[in-house]
Amino acid sequence: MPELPEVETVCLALSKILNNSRVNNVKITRKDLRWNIKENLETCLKEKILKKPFRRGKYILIPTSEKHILLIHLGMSGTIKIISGEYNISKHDHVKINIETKENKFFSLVYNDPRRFGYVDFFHVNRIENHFLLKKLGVEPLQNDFTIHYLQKKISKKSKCVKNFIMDQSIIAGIGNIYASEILHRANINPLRAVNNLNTEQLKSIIEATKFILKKSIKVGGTTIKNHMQPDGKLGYFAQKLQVYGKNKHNCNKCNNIITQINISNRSTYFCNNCQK
DNA sequence: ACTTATTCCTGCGTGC
DNA sequence: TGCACGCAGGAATAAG
Repeated sequence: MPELPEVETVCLALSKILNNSRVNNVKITRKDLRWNIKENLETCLKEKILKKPFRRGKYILIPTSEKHILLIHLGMSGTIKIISGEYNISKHDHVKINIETKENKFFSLVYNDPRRFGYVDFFHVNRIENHFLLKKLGVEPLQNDFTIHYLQKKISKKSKCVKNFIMDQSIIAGIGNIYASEILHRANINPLRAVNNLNTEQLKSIIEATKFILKKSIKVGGTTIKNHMQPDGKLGYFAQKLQVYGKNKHNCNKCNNIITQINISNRSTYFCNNCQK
């Protein structure tokens, strides 16, 4: 369930050690993730210099000084461990990258993904705009171009419900099932509402709530429910701050009404039908 | 050109 | 104790 805050957390941790670190070797122990990892990843990455990573939606992008990009998607259950010292490959470890920092410290980056919905790719930077996973991505919700005008433009011919709308990666990049429920609760909007029926004030409140919730979660290292952990092994602590996700039959913290759980497009959805209209 | 359903996968909780 | 089953959901792809 890594969504934007979890991916950002991993990215921040990686950026501390990936600052002109050199790849000594790469070992793929299992290549059949969501798609097969390219056969030549091991040789392509070897001896490359990895620069500071950045995030796009739910993707981690690690540039090399040779103008390539190492792309990592965590899927549903992916984690990246940063290991210093000896490490024995354990179950569901699929890729291990041994690096040496410019301070001559040695680390292993270990990609682990039990359900194998994630992906690891490597391509030239000039393909970044046209990469099949990146080209359709919508706005970054924490950047300034996530505006009311942007949303109104995207809504024009959409009739779907607001929850599916904000989870659509081609509209807003990075929101998944957990944060969708949390955002709409903060914005006081019922997740079933048709998005083309929302007024300007409501759209504004979605933007405010999105930025607020995502930033707040990043501050505490994301949400750990099952798999997410920070690369140093710490958990994410936003689970303790969730207001509605997984809280069916609990009381709403705003109005004390009982939180409802419903299914929207086969995804569990939680909301308060008293304060979310 | 849309929207909706299906598909991939493993771990965990539940019921018999 | 063990087995069958349902559920969790990111997102491309197939089907409608």
